[in-house]
Amino acid sequence: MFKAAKQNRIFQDVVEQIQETILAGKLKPGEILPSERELKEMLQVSRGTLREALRVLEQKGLIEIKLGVGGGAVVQDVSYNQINESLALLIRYQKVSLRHLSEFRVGVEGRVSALAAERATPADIIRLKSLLEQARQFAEKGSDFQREFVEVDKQIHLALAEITENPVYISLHHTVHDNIDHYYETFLVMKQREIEENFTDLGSIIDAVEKKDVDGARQLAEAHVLRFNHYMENREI
Amino acid sequence: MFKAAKQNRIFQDVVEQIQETILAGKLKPGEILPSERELKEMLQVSRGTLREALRVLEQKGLIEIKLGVGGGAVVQDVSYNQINESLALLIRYQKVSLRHLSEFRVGVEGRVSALAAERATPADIIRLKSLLEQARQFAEKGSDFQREFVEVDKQIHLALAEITENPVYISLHHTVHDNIDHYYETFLVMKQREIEENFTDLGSIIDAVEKKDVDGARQLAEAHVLRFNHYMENREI
DNA sequence: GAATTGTAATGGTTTAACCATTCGTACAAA
DNA sequence: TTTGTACGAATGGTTAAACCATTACAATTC
Repeated sequence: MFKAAKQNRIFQDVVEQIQETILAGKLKPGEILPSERELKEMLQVSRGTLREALRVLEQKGLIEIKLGVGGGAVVQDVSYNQINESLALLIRYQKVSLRHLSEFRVGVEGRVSALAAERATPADIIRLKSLLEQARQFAEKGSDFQREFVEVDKQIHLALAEITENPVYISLHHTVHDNIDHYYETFLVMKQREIEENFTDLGSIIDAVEKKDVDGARQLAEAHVLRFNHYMENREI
Repeated sequence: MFKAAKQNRIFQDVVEQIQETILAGKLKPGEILPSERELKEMLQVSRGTLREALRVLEQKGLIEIKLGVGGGAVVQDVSYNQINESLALLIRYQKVSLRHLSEFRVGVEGRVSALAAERATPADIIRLKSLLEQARQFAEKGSDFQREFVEVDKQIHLALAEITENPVYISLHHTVHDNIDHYYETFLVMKQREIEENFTDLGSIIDAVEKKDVDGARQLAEAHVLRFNHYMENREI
């Protein structure tokens, strides 16, 4: 019901004041806070205390510090970066394994494709087909172009997420890939046949999206990611 | 390809050293770091710089500071808390709306229920049925016990997430609810009939899980959450 | 034995000074 | 006119020493 009542630390009050000012829109991304020496006067705290508050705000991703004349604390646009870092920590702490993350991705991509099938506009379909054409070209060039193929594959999944118009899915796409791509690049070596299978998958998914086949899109996407995961697992020692 | 090469700030080096020590398991949750005055000697930095580093580690959720004799920086177990805070920021920044989060929850609960249907053991089923019995009792007591009913509803969804044995889903359950419950409590007023509908939903889902009806569990769970969301939206002004 | 008091260790805060980086400007050189 | 250089000022980065507030624990008192 209640959160633990903690001791009031001055720097926390400073954090709150500046954070609220930013979130209220009184300070917009790109704008620069007053210098530390000015701020400490305004807030009536020592510079050390103020700097501790700035470290917290920096870690939260709300500001970034620039050095030199005209420098200072620049207000940032919040993004998925902080969530990524938190997730990366969970992985490093071995609370979450690659297998867990991959399994989660299966469900997400399935749902994203289903929503995309519901919502895709003709313009979306054109974009998807253009990306698919790029994928086809890399697939034909053989396994030397695996990296490029996987890159386009990723762009297609991002495009699908964008079609949902739900920022949670878009953020999640970046978060998952920021934390999973390293493994793909290290362990994933696809044979020509596997690349072609993947290309066929992508074509089927986009086909289902175009036909507004919601259930088909979901099932195909799930199978697609599942297959991708299996390539990985077979390579794992 | 490359990340922006930033200036080396001493406190960042300190953060890294301590973080690596923790992540490597050399410092376990509950253990206490040396005092600030000892640490500053060991690391050969000033106390101010060290404290800036501690603020960052604290914000990352890796340590918590305790006051007084025997106090100090206590190593924490990483949890979903930081991800929650990041998501809360995104919501406050209006990058993510309640509608987006609710829609996301539909997909997650659907997938969780499907996985649970695949994996539930007899013991899991017993636990689910016991929770369902609690829900039944609150449902029968009428809308005065809506709060209690919703609480059990939440526990059932958590139980399903735990059955998947995938920590991503378990964390996500907490993250979503930490950020969404406030709205439920503020806006959600259910009629007796709605509570009963919800109870029926839960029974059907658990039924499907018991029968290992993967697809049925998914569809029922999606519909269940969707209905829940509609109660909300109809109350929104 | 229980309550009170004292003490020492710990984090929290302040102050003042100096260093390092950066940007603009003035000025010299080509 | 353009280019390069030197310098000054403003900014964040770091250090040092001191003092305050909180806490655990031991000593003392009743």
